[in-house]
Amino acid sequence: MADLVRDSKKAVRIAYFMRAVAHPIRIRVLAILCERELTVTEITEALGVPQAIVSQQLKILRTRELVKVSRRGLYAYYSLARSDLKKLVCCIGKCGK
Amino acid sequence: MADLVRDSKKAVRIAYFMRAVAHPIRIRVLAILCERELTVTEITEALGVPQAIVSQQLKILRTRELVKVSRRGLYAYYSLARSDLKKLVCCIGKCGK
DNA sequence: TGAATACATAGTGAAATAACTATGTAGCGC
DNA sequence: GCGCTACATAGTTATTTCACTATGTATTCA
Repeated sequence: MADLVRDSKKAVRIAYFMRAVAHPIRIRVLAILCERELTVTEITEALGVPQAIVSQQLKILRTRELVKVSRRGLYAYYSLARSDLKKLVCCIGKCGK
Repeated sequence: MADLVRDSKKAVRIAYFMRAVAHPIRIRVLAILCERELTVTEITEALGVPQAIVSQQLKILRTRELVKVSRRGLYAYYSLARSDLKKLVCCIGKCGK
């Protein structure tokens, strides 16, 4: 908290990380993955968003290492890649007025 | 958390709010304001960033109602406008690896 | 009133991020 | 091999966000 003020490198890192979260679809993906591991199709249906868009957003989350994939057979199972994400999503959720 | 999944309007609101936070300078401003009310000059010196940039970022934070100003004499005193911001900044800070 | 201090805004161009459509690939069952 | 399902990627255009420079406004004090 105080170190964030002094350490501009850390601020850059965190801002980059936060930008991955600060998107309507990506937040919802993270929120649903807080509950359990899901396939792309399951996520797509839960959110009611075109599959290509979901895959696109998942790629961003993957690239920034917020989620990870496990490919088994025909399916790609997505889950959170960081344990601190649950707390963060929970905290962010409370900011919705 | 679970409602974030269903409620896409809420996700949009929160994402918009989070985008205001997800910026290196703005995060640092919020972090420093967690401690106390400060003038623009004090913030500028603490961060080591040009004053115009700081004012610019403060305007964004003001517009989105994350901070508020109190003008007294020659000075503009900035402080957090929401009580939940402290917790959020604290939580975010922990995500810095 | 005029100069100095503190802060705000305008204007500009570059770069990042957006949504959307179309198409590609990989594994499985027949 | 063929077709189906599940998922990934490419390509395009629009919008947002960025940093930066220059300039403007308001208050105080001599």
